[in-house]
Amino acid sequence: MPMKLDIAQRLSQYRSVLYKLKALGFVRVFSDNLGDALELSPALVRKDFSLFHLTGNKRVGYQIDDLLAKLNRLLGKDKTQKIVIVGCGKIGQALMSYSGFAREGIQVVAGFDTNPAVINPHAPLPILDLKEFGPFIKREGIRIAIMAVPDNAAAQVLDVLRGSEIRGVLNFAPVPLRGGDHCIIRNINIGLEIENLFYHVKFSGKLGGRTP
Amino acid sequence: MPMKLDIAQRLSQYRSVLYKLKALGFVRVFSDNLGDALELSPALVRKDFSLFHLTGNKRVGYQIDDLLAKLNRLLGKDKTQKIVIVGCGKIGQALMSYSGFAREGIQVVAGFDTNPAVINPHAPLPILDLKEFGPFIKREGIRIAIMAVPDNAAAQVLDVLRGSEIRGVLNFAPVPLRGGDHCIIRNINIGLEIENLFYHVKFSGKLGGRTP
DNA sequence: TCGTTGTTGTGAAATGATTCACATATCTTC
DNA sequence: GAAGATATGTGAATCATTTCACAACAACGA
Ligand SMILES: NC(=O)c1ccc[n+]([C@@H]2O[C@H](COP(=O)([O-])OP(=O)(O)OC[C@H]3O[C@@H](n4cnc5c(N)ncnc54)[C@H](O)[C@@H]3O)[C@@H](O)[C@H]2O)c1
Ligand SMILES: NC(=O)c1ccc[n+]([C@@H]2O[C@H](COP(=O)([O-])OP(=O)(O)OC[C@H]3O[C@@H](n4cnc5c(N)ncnc54)[C@H](O)[C@@H]3O)[C@@H](O)[C@H]2O)c1
Repeated sequence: MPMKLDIAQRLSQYRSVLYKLKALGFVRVFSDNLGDALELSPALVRKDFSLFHLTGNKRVGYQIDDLLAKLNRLLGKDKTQKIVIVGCGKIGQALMSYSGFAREGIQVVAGFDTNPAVINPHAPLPILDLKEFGPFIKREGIRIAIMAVPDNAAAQVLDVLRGSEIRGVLNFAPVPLRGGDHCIIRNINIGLEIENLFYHVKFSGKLGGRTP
Repeated sequence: MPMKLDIAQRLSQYRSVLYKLKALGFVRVFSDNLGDALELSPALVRKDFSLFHLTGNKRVGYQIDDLLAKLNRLLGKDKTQKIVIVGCGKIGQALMSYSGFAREGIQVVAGFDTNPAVINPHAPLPILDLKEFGPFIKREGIRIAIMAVPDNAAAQVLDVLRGSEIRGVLNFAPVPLRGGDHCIIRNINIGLEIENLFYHVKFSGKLGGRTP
């Protein structure tokens, strides 16, 4: 049960599958190929594409290169996506040194922390004092931040982010935060995912028996 | 935009909010309280509850203790949830030492790896050779594993897990894996989440302009 | 050239999720 | 102990998403 994705997530998946097919030497692809690869109906693939004016040709399918170019533009993958990481502890540092981001066109520009023992502005990948957050973000034109601070600091740090030009936050603290009008928050809650796995394993497939 | 949750995830959230309310001294709660806290309509809260026979009383709402007892049972939180971690690198070790799990009633019982430099069966939290996986899982009655191995090992390691009593896997490798009949897989793909944030920030709120 | 085949693009239909709305039950007050 | 106020529980209505189904069209083979 591969967890229902929304349309934006599906676009990313199409992109990822298309790269694999391309690496395999494919030049064109049909909606069923993509459907098979992602366990979606071909009709949904076509509907998604049509919503974003990603067109193919009847009988001949979609040109992979063309589709990728359009998807990359749509997803902002045509330029490097710059982010910062706030909270450079265990998770934060793992992310700062994660090589997988580069492959995805994501560049971690800096880390931020309040602990002087961690701050190191002259490292190749600098860790700066959170005090410098606002001006830095503005100067560098950053819009997205990852937040990996302790649970009890999360709300307060979020206020700092919301007071800056940041428009999207990926939050690792297991506390439900609210972004307000102009700041989107996405929460990663690993404990909750595990809880959820237990639940789904318990009711393998079918929903809890209803008693009328 | 707090990312649409499914019903199982909402149950976890109700639970979490109920604990907070209880800590604040509340004894009863109304569907609107929960709705407000989680940005859901009160009607949805009641529908969810009714689907699982979580009942309250008209005019008087729901008894928090009662609700929590039932939710805990439903979510398997009435006993410790044991898991193992396969792949004890940066992410794996961060998770192994994460204190937040204990607070959620989740216990990491062991780690598994193939690198002899990492294996350490006598540590307080042992890291075992992956070869011992099947028997260990069976002996300990584990059903859920976190997988944090390199991308190119993921498929192969998943085969090991699928050949065991494991029924649910939380996968950190950014490769779409398929669990088959009796093994549920949930993927955490941080790069994809970031990509997604960029997308949503780009189209703040409204969907891409359709041209008829 | 012309039929045959196979795939897109998209309205219409089906399914699924959420909200509405209200009958029904419980508390509170007089 | 009746009247009023308030919340639940749920069938019906609404809204969103997905699938169906097919006309339109491009490629291919004869
Ligand atoms: N470690 C895990 O495996 C794990 C798993 C799931 C969730 N989480 C969550 O991720 C978050 C971070 O976890 P961690 O294990 O990396 O914690 P950590 O304690 O290792 O690191 C937290 C970092 O944040 C910094 N910090 C503290 N207050 C700050 C502030 N006000 N502003 C900026 N930085 C501040 C600290 O100096 C530290 O460097 C926590 O909310 C935790 O619950 C962690
Ligand atoms: N580090 C991050 O911040 C980060 C972020 C997002 C996703 N990920 C993903 O998480 C996964 C793990 O990342 P990491 O940074 O912890 O990697 P890592 O290289 O630090 O750790 C991987 C561990 O897996 C072990 N391993 C290798 N092959 C194995 C096998 N066949 N069986 C069992 N164990 C094996 C290695 O010995 C190592 O200990 C990767 O797929 C990565 O793409 C990591």
